[in-house]
Amino acid sequence: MGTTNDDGPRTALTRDRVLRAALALADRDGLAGLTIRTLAQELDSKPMSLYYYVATKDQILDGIVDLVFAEVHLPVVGNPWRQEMEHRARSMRAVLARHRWAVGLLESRAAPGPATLRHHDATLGTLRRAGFSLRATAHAYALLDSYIYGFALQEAALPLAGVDSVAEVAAPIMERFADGQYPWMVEIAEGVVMQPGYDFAEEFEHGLELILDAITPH
Amino acid sequence: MGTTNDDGPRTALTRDRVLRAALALADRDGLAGLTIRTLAQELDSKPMSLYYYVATKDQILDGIVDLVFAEVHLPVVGNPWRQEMEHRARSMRAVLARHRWAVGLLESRAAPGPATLRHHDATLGTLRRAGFSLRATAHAYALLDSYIYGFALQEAALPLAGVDSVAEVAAPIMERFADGQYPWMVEIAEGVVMQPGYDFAEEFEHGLELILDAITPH
DNA sequence: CGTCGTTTCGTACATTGTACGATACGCTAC
DNA sequence: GTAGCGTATCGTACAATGTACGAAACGACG
Repeated sequence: MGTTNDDGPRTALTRDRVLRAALALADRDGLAGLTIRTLAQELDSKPMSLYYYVATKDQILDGIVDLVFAEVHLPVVGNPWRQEMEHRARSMRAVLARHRWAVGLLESRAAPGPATLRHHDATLGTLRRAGFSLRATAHAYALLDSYIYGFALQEAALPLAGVDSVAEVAAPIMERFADGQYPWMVEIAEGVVMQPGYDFAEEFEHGLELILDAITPH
Repeated sequence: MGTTNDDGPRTALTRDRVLRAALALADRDGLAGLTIRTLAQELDSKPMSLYYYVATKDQILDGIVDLVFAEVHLPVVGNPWRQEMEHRARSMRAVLARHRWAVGLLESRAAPGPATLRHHDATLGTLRRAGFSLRATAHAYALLDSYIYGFALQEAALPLAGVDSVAEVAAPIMERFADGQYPWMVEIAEGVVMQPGYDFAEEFEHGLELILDAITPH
């Protein structure tokens, strides 16, 4: 598992293969682990060989961000907006939970790929077709995406690498607050976060429903 | 302006001075520009000298994140919750707009500083004192922070370096969609984003009001 | 003046992205 | 075959980064 690759006749290199390997590597080792050299190793190749398919590492980042967007449910323009927005939101959260490194990159890429553009277009179209005014669409989109991205950001920050409950992580931290310095944090930690069965991911649904209920076509 | 520093008797180095210089440097050159070497230059010192006050660069990041949190309005436990949450949200957004590099780091630091802890504690306390149940507090907090962070994330991604209107940036991008590939994006761009006077930052207020209206102590 | 704790720094190394140019490969034209 | 050429691969090298290690400079007190 630790070593790199077996032998076997190397499949021909491809821009697509490079990007998919980069995606897998980022998932496994994080963004910092995504290195031209290790990526080349993973592909049973050499660093400079990748540059035949990709001009710069930034293009690799652009590429894997678009791959991530491609995984998100594409809303169907014409379908009931509430159902589609719910589906899209859940899907996006799941995808971003799968690719924890992606949240910080999603919106920061200057060169959005086709899947990214398709996604935005379909989402906007769904709202418009459902009767949302132009401004209402802009408001709804900003609100929804802010919530989704922000939630994913917090979720990605949780240090939950193969941990059963949040309590395992929170407990040692909370011990340092045993003096009464941060009473409210302790209260919430003990009363909610560290309760058996608590799952931060479920918070997502609560907020999503609240937001969707508050949104109207105007 | 391009050169580094004038002469003058160098002020004594301090952990605090190092952190403040790091903060300023990150604001000026971005996270990537925050380098031990340039930071040392900025302080009229040498790279390895900084390591007397700071064990690792990660500690610098921890430090400036806490400085950022210190800039955010600290809610007053006991005050009306809605007013305090509004104030905190606006303040946080402004701070994160000032320090665009910070959004991705805020929640990802494993070692939260005192200002960070105080901030979370005061926010939770304000909700609790206003009658929010434990679970309602957790829900409200997750919802609000998700929205704020997500909004800041999108805002930070906007390539608005000294640009008057979003239109200046959006126009050239939209031209590439002149074919009918992404009709809904074009529609929104032309009908909203590129309208004179449009300011994405104002979207923040809309969403914030919606969310605060939807929140209840339960 | 000597001694010792505090503070500063010079040198060096491993790791990163990638520029540049050489090589290897697979085909077509003679 | 073999000469040539476009496609694909790679070896070497360089600049920039964080920081380990140990030496030096400094300052106060005996």
